[in-house]
Amino acid sequence: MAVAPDHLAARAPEIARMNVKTLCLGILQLGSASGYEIRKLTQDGPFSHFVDASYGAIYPALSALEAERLVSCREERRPGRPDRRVYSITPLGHEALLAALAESPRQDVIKSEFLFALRLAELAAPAHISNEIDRRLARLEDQIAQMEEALERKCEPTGRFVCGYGLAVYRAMHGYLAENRHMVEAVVGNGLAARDAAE
Amino acid sequence: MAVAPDHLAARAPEIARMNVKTLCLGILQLGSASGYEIRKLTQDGPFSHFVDASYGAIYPALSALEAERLVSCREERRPGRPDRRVYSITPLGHEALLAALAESPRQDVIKSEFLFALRLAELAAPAHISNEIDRRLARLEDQIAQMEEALERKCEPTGRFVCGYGLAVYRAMHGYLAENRHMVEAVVGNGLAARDAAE
DNA sequence: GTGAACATGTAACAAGTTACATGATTGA
DNA sequence: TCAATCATGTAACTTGTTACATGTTCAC
Repeated sequence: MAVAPDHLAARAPEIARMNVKTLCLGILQLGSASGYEIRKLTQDGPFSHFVDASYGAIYPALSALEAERLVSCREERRPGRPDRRVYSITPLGHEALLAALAESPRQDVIKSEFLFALRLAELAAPAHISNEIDRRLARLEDQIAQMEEALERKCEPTGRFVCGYGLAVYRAMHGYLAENRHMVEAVVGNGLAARDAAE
Repeated sequence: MAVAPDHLAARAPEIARMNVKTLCLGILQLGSASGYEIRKLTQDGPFSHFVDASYGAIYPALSALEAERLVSCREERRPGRPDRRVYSITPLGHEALLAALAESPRQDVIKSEFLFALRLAELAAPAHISNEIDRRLARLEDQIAQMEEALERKCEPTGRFVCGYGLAVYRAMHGYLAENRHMVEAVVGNGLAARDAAE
């Protein structure tokens, strides 16, 4: 097996898999940010509908990326506000991101405890399911409003595209849920009743 | 703090969190199954759009559930086929499932490397993004066809409900992607071009 | 006879969560 | 003064993944 010369090895930085590190790299590619900001972008912001990361994952990821020279960090000391560490992607980080993006994306991961609970709605207490559906609809309305707002501000085409995608999906969920909730609400408690009757 | 008497402790089995164990319990509640079948249901079947579990998670989970008496197992020896272990939920398992379902569902987890890649489409090689979009559309068409088929067979209302939900979401994704793909395809490579020009 | 589907399992490892620990500033 | 928001970080723990290991039967 041939060993790459040093100058080539330098051009091929460690390939980051599609994990929190790659996620940070991708967000930093769009602009410098602190760990706190990255978390907010993935939690409530225009990335929240397709990524997921907690502080406990983001901060160590940023430290590791800095150690690998894929990002650089400047300490910002602002009077009247807590200090913060603002990270920027480096040319090496850019290369690593390109390498990660060149791989075919894996299947989406979706885990919905909510749908799982609805599938087993027969086992639920009467008020529980309706309550949860109400909460979910309210939450979807919030998310839809946020997305619409973000869409008005954004001008980069890919940013608009992914927001539009999220909006389309959220609207479909909301519409279906509002129109068909009676299907699950009609059977709530049946499973319990059957068991109680059998006793 | 009061300690529950033994007969009450027996009625309150270990509360399974919303993880692979609870997932197995929920599926077994709908009918006995082997580990292999559970995996197929969550991979391609009518659960695939809201749960996620691999063999390496399912088999240990079933063993643990059996040790806790939340499921029972019967070994099936069928001539002309590999043996298999068919699990059934026990009354104790039923209680544990109820306890797990009584908790409020957490937020859905969604991770889409695909959307992440589209958000950064400017960095992609020209053919790459269009290829991936084509593949995704084809996959969505498969999933839509499967859901439609499942919907025709199913008669339990909650089963129909969750399939219908998946269908609504998949159709929204397909529609949006087909109509708006030009937004990302228009900018593919811009990021690279800019960088190359700067060199 | 070869690849796909059926079928179960283990172990080393990777990854991320949760809870903890800390502290500043702003606005009610 | 109290809650919320800004801000960073650690460590023990839980969880699940990946790859390995094995063997059968069916259809082409």
